[in-house]
Order: sequence, then C-alpha cells, then structure tokens
Amino acid sequence: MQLKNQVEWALHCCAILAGLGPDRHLPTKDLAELHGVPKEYLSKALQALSQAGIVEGTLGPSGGYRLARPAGAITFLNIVEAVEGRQSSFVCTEIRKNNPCRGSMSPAAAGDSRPCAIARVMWEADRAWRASLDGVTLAELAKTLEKTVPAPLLKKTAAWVEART
Amino acid sequence: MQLKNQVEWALHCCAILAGLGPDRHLPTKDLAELHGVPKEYLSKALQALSQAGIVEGTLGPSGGYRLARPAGAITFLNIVEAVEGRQSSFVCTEIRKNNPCRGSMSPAAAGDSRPCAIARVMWEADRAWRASLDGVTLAELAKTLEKTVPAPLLKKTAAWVEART
DNA sequence: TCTATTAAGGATATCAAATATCCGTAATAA
DNA sequence: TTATTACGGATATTTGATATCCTTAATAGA
Repeated sequence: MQLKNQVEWALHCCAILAGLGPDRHLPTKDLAELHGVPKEYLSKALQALSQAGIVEGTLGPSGGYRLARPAGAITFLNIVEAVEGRQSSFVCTEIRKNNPCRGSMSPAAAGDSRPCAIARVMWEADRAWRASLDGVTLAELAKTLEKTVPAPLLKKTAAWVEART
Repeated sequence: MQLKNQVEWALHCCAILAGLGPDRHLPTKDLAELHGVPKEYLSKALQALSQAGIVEGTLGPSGGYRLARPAGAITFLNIVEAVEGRQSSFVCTEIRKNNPCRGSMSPAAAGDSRPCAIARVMWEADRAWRASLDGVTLAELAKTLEKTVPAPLLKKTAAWVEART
C-alpha cells in the first residue's frame, strides 16, 4: 500500500507556492523542472488541486498557479485528499456466508445494520491518520522549513522562484 | 491507495481462529470456503501470518492453522504489517535540484542529514495510524463482536466451526 | 507401511491501477 | 496576432495486486 507519487509532488508544489509573493504565479513547466518530474503528469495533480479549490490557475503568458487561500488555511489533509481521494484505505467487502462480522455496505442484504467490527477498527485508524494530516497547515510547514533547512538552501530556492516570477 | 484484500481476509481468519478451542486447527480450505475467497491465494496470506509468528500451521490430516499466541497478545497492527509490510504509505523520493525540502534517504548525496520536513509530517501521520491499529487486540475484537453482533449469527458461526474441528 | 491430507513455497498467468504521453480547445497577456 | 498557458479527453506503458498451478515434505490415521 503506497500513496501515489503525485501526492508527494503536490505537497512540494504547494510548499513552493506558499512561498510566493501575492498575485504571482508559477506555471506547470517550471514546477516540473524544479522537481524533475514529467510536466504532463504533474499537470494532472495540479488540476486535481485546482478542482479542490486549493490552487487556482490563470491562463496565458505569465500565467500559472498560485494558492487559492492563505497557507494557514490549507492542511496536508486537504492536499492529500485532493490527489488521493477520500476513500478509506480499508475497504470492507461483503465477506459471505457464516462470518459473524458482517459488512455495513448493504445492511439490508446482510440483515443487520451494524457495521463490521473489524472494519470499524480499521476505519478508526484511518480517521487517526487523517486527523494527524489535518493538524498541519502549509504555514506551519514553512516555519518548520526555516528551522530545519540550512539557510543557503532556502536562499537558493528563493532566488530560483524570484527568477521565474 | 488501498490495502490489499488479503489484509481483510487475514483479519477475518484471525478473528475466527481466536474463537477456536485450544489445540484445535482449521485448514486453509475451510477458511477459504467460510469467507468465499480463493483458497490458493488466501494461503499466501496465511503463510505471511505464519512467518510473522502470528499463526502456526500443522501438517497432515486434521492439521491446519491456529493462533501462535493468546488473542490478547495479537494486535491489528501485527496482522496488518504481516500481510502489508512495514513500509510507510508515504515514500520520500529524492526530489531534485533546487527544492529546499531534501530527502533523508541519502543524506550524504543531499549534503544534509536532516529529514525532509514534508516527509516527517507524512511519517508522523503514518505513525498515528499504526499506533491506532496497535491499540486493539484480537481479544478486544471478540468482546466487541459479542456486544454488536446478533447472538444467532455468533451461534451459527460457532456451530460451523464446531462442525469442522 | 500405505494413503490421504495438509502447509509451504516456487513459478507463472491475469487483471487493475498507477504512471506517463499525446493531442485538441479555449483563454489571455504581450 | 502570436506565443503561452490551464484544462481535459484519449490512450499507451508499467507496475503491483490478484489468482492459479505445481512440486515437495510432513503427518495423522487406516
């Protein structure tokens, strides 16, 4: 079980966009070159972010993407769910016959409206995962970066961004 | 991102085995029929559980599987990790060039031993997921089943198990 | 001893999803 | 008018999950 690599790309792109000045944009092409990933495929991830209202794109020359809301109002969970979807990592299929732990998918068919006890444990863990991701915003990530990443590296990136906007 | 269906099968099989009397066994064939899943493929999951020391198999007629330890000493995490592996759902690839958030995979190559800040957030969420799974044992599941599953269903299963052992 | 049963595991086939590429359309700044 | 860009549809490629087949060795029971 592994998250799509688009999740990693989306998180890094958002981190970069969070450091952008107001009303400035970065096009897919630059973001792809920065991270060394295929432009066309990264574009799909950015489109997902756009549809989720996390980033917004503007057309034409000097267009590109920027955050659609303040970095403090965007959590990791928002980004992960935009790319990866909201379905739990555990899917309870209707396991048949004698098994006492019925699924909750079709209570009528199962003759029991109570959710599968095993599924409930798995879903609770999924909830804990999402709660953890929902507890960190892009703004807090930026603070962490300042503390843990060597200054020269940050300046290098800042200069790179500056040169493109 | 989705867990393998083998995880669900393994959890249900362990739940059944937890209700078994001491020194009794259930073969793969019966477990597969009970759940309505392919025997050969379920066998792979049971082998993984066996290698992890969660169940133990005995050969020959009247052989099969049983739990290798008390149900109170087996957590959901044990079972999930036996089948799904221990690698985090988030993999931090070395994203190249100017990006300030370096990977922690090859600090030497990155010239920086600090782990990627984005990866740390994702890994923390993964840790929360595993902690949640590690907080529930098979014994506790059995208690939940007694409370939430209608008695006739439990009796039906008990009778089924009884007929096979 | 013989036979049926079983776990274990290697090899391989099948299928679904992730990954990646290509192309057309419409909008827009210069 | 032109170059640039987001957006989205269609499709190819690759990878991993799913599934099947077969052999081997152990073991209980006849």
